[in-house]
Amino acid sequence: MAANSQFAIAIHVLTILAKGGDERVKSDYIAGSVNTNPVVIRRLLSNLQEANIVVSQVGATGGTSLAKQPKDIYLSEVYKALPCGEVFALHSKEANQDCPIGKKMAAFLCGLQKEIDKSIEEKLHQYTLRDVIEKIDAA
Amino acid sequence: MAANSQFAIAIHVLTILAKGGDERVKSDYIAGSVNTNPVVIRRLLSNLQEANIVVSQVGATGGTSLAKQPKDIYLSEVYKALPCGEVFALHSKEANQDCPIGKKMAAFLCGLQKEIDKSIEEKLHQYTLRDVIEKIDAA
DNA sequence: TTAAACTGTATCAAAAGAGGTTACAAAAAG
DNA sequence: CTTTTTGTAACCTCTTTTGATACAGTTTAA
Repeated sequence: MAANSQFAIAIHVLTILAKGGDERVKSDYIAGSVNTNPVVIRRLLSNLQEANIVVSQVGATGGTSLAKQPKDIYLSEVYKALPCGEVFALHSKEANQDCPIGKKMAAFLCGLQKEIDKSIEEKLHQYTLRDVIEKIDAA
Repeated sequence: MAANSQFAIAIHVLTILAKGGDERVKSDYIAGSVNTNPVVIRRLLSNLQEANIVVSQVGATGGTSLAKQPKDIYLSEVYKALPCGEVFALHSKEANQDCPIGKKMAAFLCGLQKEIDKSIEEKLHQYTLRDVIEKIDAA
């Protein structure tokens, strides 16, 4: 599998949009900075738009801009907006149900997975896009 | 096969070993409960052995048992012992270095990745294998 | 009203990772 | 020696992600 880099790209994209202010930035331009195909960017922006993080405009002079201030965009929102997988996957094949341990394992692991996901979200909730920009600028 | 399920399988395997007490459990038996191939299990056990979580013995009458008490095996150790990927991947292609944002993005994302990983480890450090067994038994 | 410039998607090809299998060397026990 | 089992290497396949092409629909402006 190719590892999922959507979150990383999203942060990059949002930083570019923040720098653009109210201007509508084109997917072509963003793709240039991220070094990928415009369609990849538009697919991502589509997810971010559903989550009300960005607003896109079709047509000539179209493009995308932030739906709100950088200080109001939490990285946790971005994380949740994307179809990123879980930290660890459950086993694709179901465990042997004749084994007393196997039988109860899936439920337990699923609960642990949710707990971890929650702690990732809590961590990401500590940062907003503004914090990201400040760190980038300071570097 | 989706994302990496090694952590999930590891928890399952360790639970089986704990139930086995001091007895050496064979990879064939474990594979039966997890419902996978013995080689997959041996590969995993090899990682856990390097981290001093289990001890394997080759030869006839060989097998694997825990290297220490369930109460002394933290899930964080297990997580660190395995080559699980990061929560999100960096972009495979390097960002455009002519773009002032792209230039600084990788370093920032890498730092964020480490922070998240740390908070996952902290979360997992709250549980030991004994806790897992108790939850499984209670279910 | 036509042309140009975009976004939004569908679809397909390519790349990479994970798990499953087979095969076999090395080790221990009897 | 023979049997049993771990440790690995090598290879195949399946799945997911990314990249690429194509095109319909929308908006602006000449």
